Amino acid sequence: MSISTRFSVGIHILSLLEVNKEGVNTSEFIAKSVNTNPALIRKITGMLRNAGLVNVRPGIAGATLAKELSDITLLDVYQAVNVVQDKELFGIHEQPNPACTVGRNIQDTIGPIFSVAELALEKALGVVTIEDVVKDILEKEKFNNQ
Amino acid sequence: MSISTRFSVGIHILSLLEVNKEGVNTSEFIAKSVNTNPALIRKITGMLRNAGLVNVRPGIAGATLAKELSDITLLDVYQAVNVVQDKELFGIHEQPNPACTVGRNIQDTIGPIFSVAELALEKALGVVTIEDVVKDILEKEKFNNQ
DNA sequence: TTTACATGTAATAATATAAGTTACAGGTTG
DNA sequence: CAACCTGTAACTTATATTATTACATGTAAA
Repeated sequence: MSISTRFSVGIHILSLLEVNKEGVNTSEFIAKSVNTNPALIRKITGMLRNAGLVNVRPGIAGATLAKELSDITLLDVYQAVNVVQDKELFGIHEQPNPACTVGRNIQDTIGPIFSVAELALEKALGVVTIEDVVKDILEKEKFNNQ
Repeated sequence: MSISTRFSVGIHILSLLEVNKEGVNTSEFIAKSVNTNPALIRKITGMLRNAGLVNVRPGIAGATLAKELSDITLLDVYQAVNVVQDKELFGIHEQPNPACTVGRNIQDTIGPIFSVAELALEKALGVVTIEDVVKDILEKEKFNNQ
């Protein structure tokens, strides 16, 4: 199964806040860009707020970026939207047979291996910023308009 | 959400085939070690067979390894059990608004980024073999018996 | 202070996948 | 043919995601 689209939506939201920073980015406006409904946007925006990535408050229309674009990595977003609990990207079958050599050791053996792989993934996400994403979007846009 | 336990079960199966290579590894026997039911084991074993990792045939009791332990990486297992379709570890929201600068470019922008992260994950899985896993299991076992 | 409008959040339903289970067809061996 | 195993389909249960609706709460302007 794939990792939740909350992650890509979160990236979309942050990018939009920058690209449309002159406008008022209400959950309804963002929802139209993402093509989903406002309640889901508010939920994800709330997660981004809890992670300190955006400013958004009850009653006040629109969300804004809370950090510099270059200070927000995709890893920040990934962790903010709780796509994966820490150290739980890979599911490990529960309760293997303790009466079996493999059964009683497999979890302790593959756990650390999975952690290494997970960290490799996170590292790759950590070197890309929303600034990089926005630049690429604007570059593609320029190319399309030629 | 986590990646399916089919992956960890696949690793368990292959490790067990080595550790219990003197015995006959029927789906029922393996199921007891994994602590699940034989039908699921046969399903996963079938996937490992399709990937050329084990020998198993209708009517003949027991599965055996089809390759050297050191020639089977966790990436081979990962791909064999189809935990993730190629290039689809990360879900990307469908149909963002083409009338929006972000909406019409976001997919093409984050797709390649996600691929890089996915490859980093796969690379980490590719450097660990079932031989490494089995050695670690046996080492832990020795330590526990001291 | 009342009205208009936005966010926060709960509740629900629809959908998808995983995992457990049962059943049985088909292959193999003695 | 009998016993046993694998392959596989069908069904159930459990869980997570996503979409949707509804409404309480907060803010600001008239």
